[in-house]
Amino acid sequence: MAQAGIKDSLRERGVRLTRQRKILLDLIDGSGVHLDAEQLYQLAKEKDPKLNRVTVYRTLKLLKQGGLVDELDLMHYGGDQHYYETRLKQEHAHIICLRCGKVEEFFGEPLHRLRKQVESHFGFQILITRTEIGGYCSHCQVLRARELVEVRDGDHSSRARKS
Amino acid sequence: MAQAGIKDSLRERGVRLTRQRKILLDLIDGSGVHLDAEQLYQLAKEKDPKLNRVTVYRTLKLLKQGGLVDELDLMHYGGDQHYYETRLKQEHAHIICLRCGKVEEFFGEPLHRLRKQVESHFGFQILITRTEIGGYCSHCQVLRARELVEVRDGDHSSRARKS
DNA sequence: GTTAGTGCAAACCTTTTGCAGCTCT
DNA sequence: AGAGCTGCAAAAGGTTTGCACTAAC
Repeated sequence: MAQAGIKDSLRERGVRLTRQRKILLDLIDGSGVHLDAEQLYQLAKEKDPKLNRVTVYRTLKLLKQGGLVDELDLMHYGGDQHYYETRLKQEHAHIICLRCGKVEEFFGEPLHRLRKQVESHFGFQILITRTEIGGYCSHCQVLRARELVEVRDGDHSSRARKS
Repeated sequence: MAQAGIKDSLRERGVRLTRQRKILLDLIDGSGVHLDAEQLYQLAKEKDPKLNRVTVYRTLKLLKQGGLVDELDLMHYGGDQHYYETRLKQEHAHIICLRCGKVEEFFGEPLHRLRKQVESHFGFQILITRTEIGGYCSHCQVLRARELVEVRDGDHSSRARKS
């Protein structure tokens, strides 16, 4: 079940909790991962085959506008779609490996500092923040280096090792 | 004219400096603002009416992959397109007013700290970072507050003030 | 019973691709 | 000369909209 938080928040505003919305809410904050609209649609269809893709988009828009979910790009790894996560946790940055797609989350004081400095320096009222960092995770750095060598030497290096 | 930097960098890699690319490069790092593909296309067409939108996209992709320009979303203010800027300056965050669309840039040590902590904490090799902050600028906070009052009271308040 | 919400089809916007012809180097 | 680049047309991907029907409150 979804945390009461989001549902209550919607109810308070007079938003109707339809069967479709309940399914989607449970998926969004039930799954630990970052889902995009299409994945959400596919999962929701398993629970209600009639549920339409458009309803997914409309629900996401509703939640986004209500400040209940955050929209991520994850550096467009995998396409130009958006990914979603509930706004339960503390502010955090997303670290995306551009080779394997793994996403890490970083919580820490640099983010608080940044927020405070922007508020005080510009007199800015912050509503949303998004920090995304793309690169290679510790595992992929090694593999990436190997790939570059193979490209430089053509296909020879991999064959050479066999002989 | 565009800074020699980008053109040289392309030449070194054996990329051809065509008439179209020169026009686009000059626009991208000539204008101080963040342009999207369509704006870039419109400006480029003034200099060469035959230049095609597709060439704009292909050039942007080339520059992006070469690490010469960075792609921004600016919190999707104004649509789902991307905005571009040359990677000349130091790393910085973009602060977008969601009411008037003004974009500010923030340079400061929280960003360096964040970078260092992510590198050391995850052993991550950072290639790109993007920090976007959305909210209301000091000017729009006031106007926004006024708008909310008007919505709450219906159209009355604005008329009431006249009497 | 009302009014908000849904499904369906169709449109929309941004970006990519296939291919024939052109142009930098 | 020849690979690389462009323009054109067409398609693709992701998301939104109009409208009649349905269901939550």
